Amino acid sequence: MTDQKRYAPIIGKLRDAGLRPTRQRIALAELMFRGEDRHISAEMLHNEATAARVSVSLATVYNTLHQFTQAGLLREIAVEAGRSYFDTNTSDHHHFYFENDGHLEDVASNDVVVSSLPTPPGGAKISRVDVVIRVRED
Amino acid sequence: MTDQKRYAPIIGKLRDAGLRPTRQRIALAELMFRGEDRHISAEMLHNEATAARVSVSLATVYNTLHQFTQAGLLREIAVEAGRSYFDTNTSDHHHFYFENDGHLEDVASNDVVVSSLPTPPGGAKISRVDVVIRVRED
DNA sequence: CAACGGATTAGAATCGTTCTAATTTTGGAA
DNA sequence: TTCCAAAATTAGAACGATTCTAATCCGTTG
Repeated sequence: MTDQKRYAPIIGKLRDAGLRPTRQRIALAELMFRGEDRHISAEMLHNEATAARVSVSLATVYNTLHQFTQAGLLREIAVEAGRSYFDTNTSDHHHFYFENDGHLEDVASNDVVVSSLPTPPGGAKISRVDVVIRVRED
Repeated sequence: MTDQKRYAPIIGKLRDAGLRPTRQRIALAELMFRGEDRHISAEMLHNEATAARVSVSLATVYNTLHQFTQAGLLREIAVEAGRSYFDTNTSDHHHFYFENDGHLEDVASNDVVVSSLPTPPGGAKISRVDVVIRVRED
């Protein structure tokens, strides 16, 4: 199988988003989207790339995470000030946040039900509803 | 009215938390808790103190916000990576987050109903559930 | 295959926050 | 009151995450 074909799905998504399928973006996409859904920080991804002998600068990791987020391939999650996480699962779902070690886990999508949402003030439009269940393990 | 009496309620709360009622803590508490509920960052509070001719260092503002949070007088909110907000309303409620300008507003407490919460994995205990309704004004 | 513009990069810069070590203030004991 | 130990404050340095800069590189299109 050629690389052309092997990476065809992600290359298509990049093109759709107006992003050139560069060596770095393809490698980072491979690392993030293979296997199951993940919650990853810039530093974590950069370390993984290094471990996989993919040479990418930290600046490019940041650029790529933001571009993928804008393209709808990732979703940014804010649970603690000072560090951003990116979720490879962009479908509508919520999170457990483990206060002890700061890691995130998905909540099975039907296990949280938000009934009755308020109307935003001043004619604002809801763009997303985030539910974070903060938990502690003792 | 003497200052003793004027500041009696906040002084009592500080003492309950094992915090000495210093000039700085009393002044910051005055600024934060007078008027209605607020969502304030360290920098905002420091600017307000300066504007009110209260001399407090930024380090003390940070210390005070964290101590008040631990004492249950404030609640920390994480909505955007890189900046912490502190909510003077510690009762159970949720927030609108205005993506345009980054400000927060309370949701009337009964306007969001989270029915059916999941059981956390691994015997973890829920410490809090945060709902953030992200909105955009166009 | 030339060349235009987008992408990557190292390193500097910036931002919010925390730390450090010295000084000041507080509250209680004598 | 005065004194002391502990707590609190402070300026400034340090820090970690992120963004910026401006030079170089590489993809795409013609």
